[in-house]
Amino acid sequence: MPTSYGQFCPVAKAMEVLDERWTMLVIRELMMGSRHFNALRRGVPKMSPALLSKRLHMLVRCGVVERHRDGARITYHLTEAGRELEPIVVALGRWGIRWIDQLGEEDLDPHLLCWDIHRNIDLEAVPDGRTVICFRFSDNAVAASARAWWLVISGDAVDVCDFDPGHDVTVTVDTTLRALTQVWRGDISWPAAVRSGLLTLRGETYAQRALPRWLKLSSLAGTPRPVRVPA
Amino acid sequence: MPTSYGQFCPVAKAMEVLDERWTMLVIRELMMGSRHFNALRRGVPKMSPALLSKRLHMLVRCGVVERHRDGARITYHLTEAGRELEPIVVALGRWGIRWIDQLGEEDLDPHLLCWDIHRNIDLEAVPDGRTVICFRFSDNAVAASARAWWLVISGDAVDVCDFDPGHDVTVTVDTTLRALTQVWRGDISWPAAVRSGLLTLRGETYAQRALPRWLKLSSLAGTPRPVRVPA
DNA sequence: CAGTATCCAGTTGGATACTG
DNA sequence: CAGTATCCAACTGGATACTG
Repeated sequence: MPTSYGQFCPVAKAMEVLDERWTMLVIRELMMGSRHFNALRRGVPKMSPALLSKRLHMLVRCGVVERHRDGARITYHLTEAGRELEPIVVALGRWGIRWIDQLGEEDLDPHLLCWDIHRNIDLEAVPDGRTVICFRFSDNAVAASARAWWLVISGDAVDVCDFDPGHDVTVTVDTTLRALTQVWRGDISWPAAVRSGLLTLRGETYAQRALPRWLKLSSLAGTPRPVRVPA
Repeated sequence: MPTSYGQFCPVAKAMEVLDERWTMLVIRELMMGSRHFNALRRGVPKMSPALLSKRLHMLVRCGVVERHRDGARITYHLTEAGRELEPIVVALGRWGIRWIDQLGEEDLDPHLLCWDIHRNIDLEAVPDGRTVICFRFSDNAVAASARAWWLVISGDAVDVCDFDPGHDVTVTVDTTLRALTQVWRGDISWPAAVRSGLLTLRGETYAQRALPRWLKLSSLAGTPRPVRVPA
């Protein structure tokens, strides 16, 4: 159990449960619908499995998460208390996107970005048959093996690959990891990124036009940003 | 600067700033109106001054707090970004009071409780002249020196004393630290506490009747609690 | 798949004392 | 008043390997 603040204040009691490192991100993943240990890991890849396990158990003890055995598999769910954290997590995200707008190099992660993008493809908008989108990152900082990613969309399935799956590519996006991350977050609009050359498209003309409608961006991308009064 | 989660997710970026131990409580105190270092300390007495100083500087670097020199004195204020955390802090408090209803012995603190109560006296409701309220805690766990507290209300000033200020006492509340804390938090209603004998009043009859209107309770006391379905 | 086990380096933060 | 300085014990959490 986390260390007490020695205060009866409800904010303090809440933060005892919620302010340990990683905890809020685990809750976020549960809200995104991850149910299994390794599914959760994908959302917090930099967290060690031992620590994830520890946090899950803590959250169970604190009444935020329930652990069930579903046949051989083990599943995690938010309790009612956990579900009531949703508006708080959303508000934290909104606050974060409004006020923490400087991303460091260490915040950029091609794997996480492609995973997020793949979860938010608008399947209604993508044509039938197979569509392959390829992202190419020109950043030197990105490991050579993580410079190209493929999204393979067919029917209602979307797969992410960090290797060439061998299919014809419908459209290729040449960009930097930072630029695509900023577009995903809504820090830069898609047209602005294309106009300024941060993002270049190649491939089928119809696909170049339709691509912005296939990718739905982060649910927080539309958050209004603070109006900065020039000094 | 706090350690990065290595994620561009806005929730992660927000939590980098906010999830360090004590941070949210410092922000809460700033929202309550504390402006000076030692005023802040009163709200987080179990935090060492070194750590409070460190957190304040971190919050300044992260754009949540501004530090001003006001003549000889130094003041801290929330920035616009900091003020936008208010709904989050309130929501955390609401969540905390709904779901973390078990208070440990270590959460009870007579000093903090009397300080909170003194900040929330309804001066309009208290008669003119001097009114003295005495709280007496019968708990063995409470240090002998912290078993009796006096609130001295005169005009628009309220003073808290942990020693007998020597005035005639208008009304005395005999209770336990836990019971008064629960009443303050709204876990138990005042009438219920009196009825069950958790709280006994002595002194002027008018004052016994009026006391619940003099003390305003925590702003979260009215939070609706989850309906627990009996198992 | 769903974790545990172990180890250890590094950090955190509590206690205490001190300063301009 | 508004902090710094110092010390150190304890804990945290990262890395890695392993298990039923």
